[in-house]
Amino acid sequence: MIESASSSSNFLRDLIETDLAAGRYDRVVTRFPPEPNGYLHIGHAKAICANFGLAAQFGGVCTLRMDDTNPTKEDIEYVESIQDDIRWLGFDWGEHFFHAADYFEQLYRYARELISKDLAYVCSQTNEEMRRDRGTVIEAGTASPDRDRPTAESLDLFARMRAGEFADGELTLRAKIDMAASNMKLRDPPMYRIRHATHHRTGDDWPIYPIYDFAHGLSDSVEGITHSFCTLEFQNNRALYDWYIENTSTLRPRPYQYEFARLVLSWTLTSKRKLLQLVTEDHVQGWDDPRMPTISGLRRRGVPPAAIRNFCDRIGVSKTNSIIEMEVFEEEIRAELNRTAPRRMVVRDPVRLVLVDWPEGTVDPLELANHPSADLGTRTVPLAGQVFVERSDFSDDPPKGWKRLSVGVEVRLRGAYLVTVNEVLRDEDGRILELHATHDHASRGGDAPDGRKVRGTIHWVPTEPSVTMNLRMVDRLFAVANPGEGDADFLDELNPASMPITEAVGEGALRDAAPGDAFQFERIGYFAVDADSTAEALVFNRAVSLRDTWAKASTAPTKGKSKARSAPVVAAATPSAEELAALAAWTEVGVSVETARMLKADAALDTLAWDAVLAGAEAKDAANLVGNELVRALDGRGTDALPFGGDAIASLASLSADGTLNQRGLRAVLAELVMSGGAPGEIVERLSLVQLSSDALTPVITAVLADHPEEAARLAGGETKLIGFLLGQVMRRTGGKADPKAARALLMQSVAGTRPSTAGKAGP
RNA sequence: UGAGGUGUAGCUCAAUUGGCAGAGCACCUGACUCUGAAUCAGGCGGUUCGAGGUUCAAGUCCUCGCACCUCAACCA
Repeated sequence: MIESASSSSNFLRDLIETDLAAGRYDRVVTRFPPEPNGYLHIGHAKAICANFGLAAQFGGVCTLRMDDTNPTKEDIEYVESIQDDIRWLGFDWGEHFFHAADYFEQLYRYARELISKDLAYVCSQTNEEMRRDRGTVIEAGTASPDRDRPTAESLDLFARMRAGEFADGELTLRAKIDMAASNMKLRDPPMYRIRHATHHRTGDDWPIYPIYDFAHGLSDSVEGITHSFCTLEFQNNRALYDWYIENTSTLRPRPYQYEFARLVLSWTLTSKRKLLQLVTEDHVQGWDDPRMPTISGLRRRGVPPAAIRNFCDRIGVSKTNSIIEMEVFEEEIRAELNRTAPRRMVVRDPVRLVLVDWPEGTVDPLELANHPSADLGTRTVPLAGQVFVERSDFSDDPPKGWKRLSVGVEVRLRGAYLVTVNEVLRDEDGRILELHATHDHASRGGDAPDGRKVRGTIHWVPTEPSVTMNLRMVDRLFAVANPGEGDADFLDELNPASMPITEAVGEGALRDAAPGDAFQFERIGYFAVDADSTAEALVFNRAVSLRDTWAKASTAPTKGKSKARSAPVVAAATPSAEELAALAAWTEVGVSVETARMLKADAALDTLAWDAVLAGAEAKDAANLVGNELVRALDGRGTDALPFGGDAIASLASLSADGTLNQRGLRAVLAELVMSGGAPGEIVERLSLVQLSSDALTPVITAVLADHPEEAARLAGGETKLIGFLLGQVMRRTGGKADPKAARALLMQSVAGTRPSTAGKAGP
């Protein structure tokens, strides 16, 4: 099992840590639950890395479960490809390979349990009726006429459904929850439907099949899952997940579902439906076409599994819907291949270069390193006076900064000799036929004995021995950054040149390359041997190009900063004269409109604040305390039965006004008040919240200043923002009890005393 | 129009729970180089979605807005 570096942020990891620390679980069990109805793609890789990776990190297990509850879409072909892909990615489920179908009996029992508890019923509505009665997002649904069917009758009907007595669609089993729920998922969702279909695993044993929401959480429970991670679109389904688990006799501790954002990669698609369409309509050559974002496609293209894992680790896991730039993935592929891929030389558009002064009939067996840094050995590239070089590596009229061949310019043939072109042979159209060059025979290996510098190095291939090959220049499948966006048909956005094929000639060592082997073709890119390649007909797929800053510089698109920030400046709704009048009671005594509004919105709060004023508090203090701090302390709790009254608020206000309490102390008291009532004065005593005065603060400030001399100096130098940092340190050290105003004054005073310019004056 | 989510640098994410707004990638510059690659160093880049409020101090707390995503399959 491979553990990823786990450097990026991942809130799921934090979540597990918290659960483990709190003792909610004594081990971690996650699961990866694909539906076997398609091939895994790069988006799944994120989920695989999250589930398997996290389990491994915490010493737990991750199960692999085929979520096969819909026999009409699923197939054994997919089950096998899914396993292959996960294994190839580097993960191992051990003996924990399961199928939701393995739990059909158990799920059936849970369903009966729900019917027995009158929490489910057999419904005879048609598909259309059910849809119509579900209501809309703003209107409640209406109950099925079968909603109150007696338990015994539902039990009987359900048994007969299972026995195969009804036709497809005739009946369903529905959970009895709430037809008026604002969460549409809760409006009596179906649990079982009748499907007389052959299941890839259970054959014809079952004429009824459970639906995702019912099956999923309960399957998690059966497997002892602790953390069930899924994508954001299931957030509304969580209520159902919880409902089924809470209302059945499932294992405890129970699993909980958490959602994260699925991976969206620019320039590609990860919709199963659309990928399937690409395959079935022959827009690509299959699920493992090297242009496909499927795991098998990436594998065929030559992307190493480590690159995918590192990529998933780098992008992290969050709940923000986001689009990852394809460049990030490509960069991760380069990083991995750069480290591991042996180097070879291949020429795509060859021009013969003849060394006219090469000693007749001699062959130099040059040894070239397979990798610039890693120790991957060497291979022999024989040189006999004639080589192929790239046509594009020669220029008659070199631009500024040119580092390649040109008449009279000395250039290095990589790992071989320094050469200078003297003569260019052309046909009548001016096309170059051959380059004639001389070489420095003393520069064998690539360095001149006199140490002269040569700017350019180009790759080459001996004319003999060499091999010809086809290079599939795999590029982006789509021509636009966000295919299928808006009304666009994604098929219209396919890149017509997504995989041009070029012939090339390569060094002889390439003949023995086996399918899957990946190389860096120097100065060109990373290529892997295709699955269909043979020694007679070599085929390479480009896994990724090399970065090319030269090409970038020459085509330099004048890129303007598109500061297209659509910022609709919406002014805060100005209160009407009418509203202002209603608020006047508060605003007249100096309370802000916002706070006044807040109080007016809740009669209990308004009364409480006025009671506090009646009990002697300053109106503004009472309003702020209730309108801001109390609301915060309430944290969504109702204001109906507060265990304290206006007198408590008044007393709190005075405690704050007279300097007994600082803001933090005030909040602590308020929290206590909300929980269990009581008298503020007594709470302050009990929790010892009295803030620290100047005398008690002096030593603390001295210590803080001593511990942070650099920050102190910067503050002395005029960086006033450091006061926040240093004051924060003081607060931390005093457990939040320092009087911030006093502390601030003392801090400024001390710093001023250490200021170099005033040091003389400050002396005793 | 209901419910559930999400808004921090061009992109992806942090920010010790109220205390100096940072990192990686991208981009630019320089160094180095037998791959115009890699590597190394530096730099640019901020209305923390907006407007208010509370506080000594707000990305963080409160209020009101805005934008985007998901949900009305007997799919998952």
